[in-house]
Amino acid sequence: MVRAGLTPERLTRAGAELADEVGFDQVTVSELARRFDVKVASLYSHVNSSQELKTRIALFALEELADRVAAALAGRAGKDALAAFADAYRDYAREHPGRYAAARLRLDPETAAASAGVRHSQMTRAILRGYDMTEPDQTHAVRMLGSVFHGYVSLEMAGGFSHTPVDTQESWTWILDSLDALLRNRATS
Amino acid sequence: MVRAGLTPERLTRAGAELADEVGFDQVTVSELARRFDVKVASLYSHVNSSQELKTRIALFALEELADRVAAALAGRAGKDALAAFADAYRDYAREHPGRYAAARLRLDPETAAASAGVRHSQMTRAILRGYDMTEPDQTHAVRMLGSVFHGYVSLEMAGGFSHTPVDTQESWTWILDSLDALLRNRATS
DNA sequence: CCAGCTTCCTAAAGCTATTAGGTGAATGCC
DNA sequence: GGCATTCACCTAATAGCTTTAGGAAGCTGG
Repeated sequence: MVRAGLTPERLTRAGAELADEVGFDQVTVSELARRFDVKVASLYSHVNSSQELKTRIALFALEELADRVAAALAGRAGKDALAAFADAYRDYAREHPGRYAAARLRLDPETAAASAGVRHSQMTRAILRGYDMTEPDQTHAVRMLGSVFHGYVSLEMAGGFSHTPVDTQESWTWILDSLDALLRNRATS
Repeated sequence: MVRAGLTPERLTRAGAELADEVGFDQVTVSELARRFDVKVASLYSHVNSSQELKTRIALFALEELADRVAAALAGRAGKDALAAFADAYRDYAREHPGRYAAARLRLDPETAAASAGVRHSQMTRAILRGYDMTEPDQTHAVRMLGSVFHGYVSLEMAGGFSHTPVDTQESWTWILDSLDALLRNRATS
C-alpha cells in the first residue's frame, strides 16, 4: 500500500485548484479522491464531510485574497489605495474564479468571525482613512464599496456585461473615479 | 391512477416556491416529485433535466422581478425612479431569496438574450433618462447601478452586514442618496 | 521489536439524476 | 360506440456522490 500523503491542507489546496478548473459547486469529494488516486472513503480520515471541505476551501480563499489585498494596499492612500484594493479584488476573481466563488460561501457566524473576512472589512475601513469620514458614514461607505466591488466582479464573471460592446475596463475605471469623487464629497459633509 | 395534473408551468412555480423555502441549489427533481406525490421519473415527461428545471425557474424569477420593477417605476423619474428601482430589487430578494438566487443563474447567451434580463437592462437605462447622460457614460452608469444593487442585496442576504450594529436601511438610503448625487455630477460633465 | 496509532482499503446504504419500456386513462376519429 | 392514439404516470435499472463501519497494512515511540 503506497501512501498518498494526504493532509487536510493538501486536500484544501487541491480543492481550491479543482474549484478554479470546474467551478466551486462542482467540487466533489469523489473527484478529489480521483485526483489523488485514492478511494473516496479515505478522504474522510482527513475531512469530516463534503461541507467541511468546502468551508476549508472558502477560508483558504478568504485568507489568500486578504493577503493579496494587504500587499496591494501597502504604502498607498486615498484614491491610489481605493484602486489598488478594487483591482486586487477583481484580479483575484479573474485568476481564481472558483476560489472567488468559494470566498462567497455563507459561513456560520462563529466561523465567519474567526475567518479572514474580518481582515477584509478592516482593510476596507482603512481605505476610508484617506477620506476623513466618521461614523456612521464610514460604515455606510464600507458597505457601499463592498457592494460595488462584489457586485461588479460577480456580474462581470457571470458574463452579465458581455452583451454591450463597451469595454469593461473602461467602466471599471469610470466607476473607481466616480467612487473617489463621491467619497471626497461625502467627507466634507 | 389518479393524475396529478403536472405541467411545466406548475413545476416551475412549485420549484420557485421550493427555492424560497430551502434555497435555490437545494431544489431537486426528487423533492419536487415528493411534493406532488408522484414518482421522480414522471417529472421527466414535463422537463428534460434538472438543469432545465432550474433554468425555467430562473426565467420565471427574472420575469416576475422585471414586472415588479416595471410597476414600481411607472410614473417616476429621477431620484424617485432610482429609489423605486432599487427598493423593488431589494424587496424581491428579501421576499423571495430562492427566486432571487435563481435569477442570478448563469444562462447561455441565447437563453439570456430571450429572457426578461433584457427588460432589466432597459429599465436600468430608463432611470438614467432623468440624469441626461450620453454614451459611453450611460453604459458605465448602468453597470455601476447593477453592481451596487446586486452587490448590496447579495451581501445583505448572506448576512455580510450583520456584524456591525449600524442599521442596514440607513446604509441603503445613504447609498441611494450618494448614487443620485454621483449621477447628477456626472451628467454635467 | 512490537503496540498502537494512522492511513488507506473494501463493503454497503442512502441520496440524486436519468433512461427505457410498460400500463391505463383520456381523446379523437370514423 | 368502438378503436387507435396520445399522454400521464409507473416500475425497473444504471450511474454518480456522500457517508459510515470495520479491517489490514505502514509508521513510530518506547
